[in-house]
Amino acid sequence: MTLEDQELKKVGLKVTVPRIKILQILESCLNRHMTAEDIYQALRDAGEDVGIATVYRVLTQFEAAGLIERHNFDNGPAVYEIDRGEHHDHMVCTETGKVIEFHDAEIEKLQERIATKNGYQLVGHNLVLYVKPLA
Amino acid sequence: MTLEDQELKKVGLKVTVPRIKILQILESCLNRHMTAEDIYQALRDAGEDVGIATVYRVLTQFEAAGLIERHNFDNGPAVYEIDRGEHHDHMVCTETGKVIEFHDAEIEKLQERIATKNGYQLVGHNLVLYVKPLA
DNA sequence: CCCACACATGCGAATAATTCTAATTTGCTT
DNA sequence: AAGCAAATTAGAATTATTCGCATGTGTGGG
Repeated sequence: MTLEDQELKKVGLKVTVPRIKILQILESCLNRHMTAEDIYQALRDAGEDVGIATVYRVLTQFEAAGLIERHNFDNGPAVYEIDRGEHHDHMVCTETGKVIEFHDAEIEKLQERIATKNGYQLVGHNLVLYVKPLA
Repeated sequence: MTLEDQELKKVGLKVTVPRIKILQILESCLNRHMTAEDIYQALRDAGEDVGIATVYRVLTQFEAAGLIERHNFDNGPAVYEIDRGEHHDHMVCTETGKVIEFHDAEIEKLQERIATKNGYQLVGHNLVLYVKPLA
């Protein structure tokens, strides 16, 4: 009964090889913000025989369970990362593709205020800054 | 020599029927935030014989020329709108799908500051608030 | 500890959005 | 009006993701 097994049980998902392996890959953090394809390749490199459809299905379930977050940067494929409970937004370098995480309480507060001012309740947001190195 | 003709000339694009029609549809503003498919249908409804590939190509050129903006809400298809020079962000109602535009100078300023603090220059951003009606 | 059965998986086909190809047509310069 | 580069077309190709279905497998109840 590993830690991954427990995490899966906790959210009501059966403990299966694909789920354990995918969770391990995401936790190993080699590369935060992996695409479904990245994960599929990592599985194949590790000698696991998992179909790409299963990768997508499992990622969707993990997201629904709150274990991971899915992000869509620009128009590329979706990327996934472990949800450590610390909310943050992203900055993407247009030259190197590097992704930097940041959090700004002020911006969060302003978003709430804007929603309220318009008669709505904020349920989520998506903020990505596109940047390039200075000079 | 219509207004659309002049706009196209100004950005260095040949004046062709598809380009004029697409620009007119976007300007007519029936529905801001149209998808490529919406525009394609509007053209067909108007009896114009324009291919979907041309719609995509023209939209890409218009975006490069700064005539329009492209946005990606969540994981749906891209939407396009005329760029009237007034920058704004979007709020999408998760229940009705309604899109509300807003602008907040404070948030814009904070974004610049965050990029700078990390050694980058802000070149663009994508901010979408997902909201639902208050109770 | 075993069994049934609901749930998972893998494969390949299907879909959706978008881009490419290659042959034809069209706008603009002279 | 003629010529050439640029634009258009339909359809094929790509990319990202989901679906259908036959087969395989964890897990709770006995």
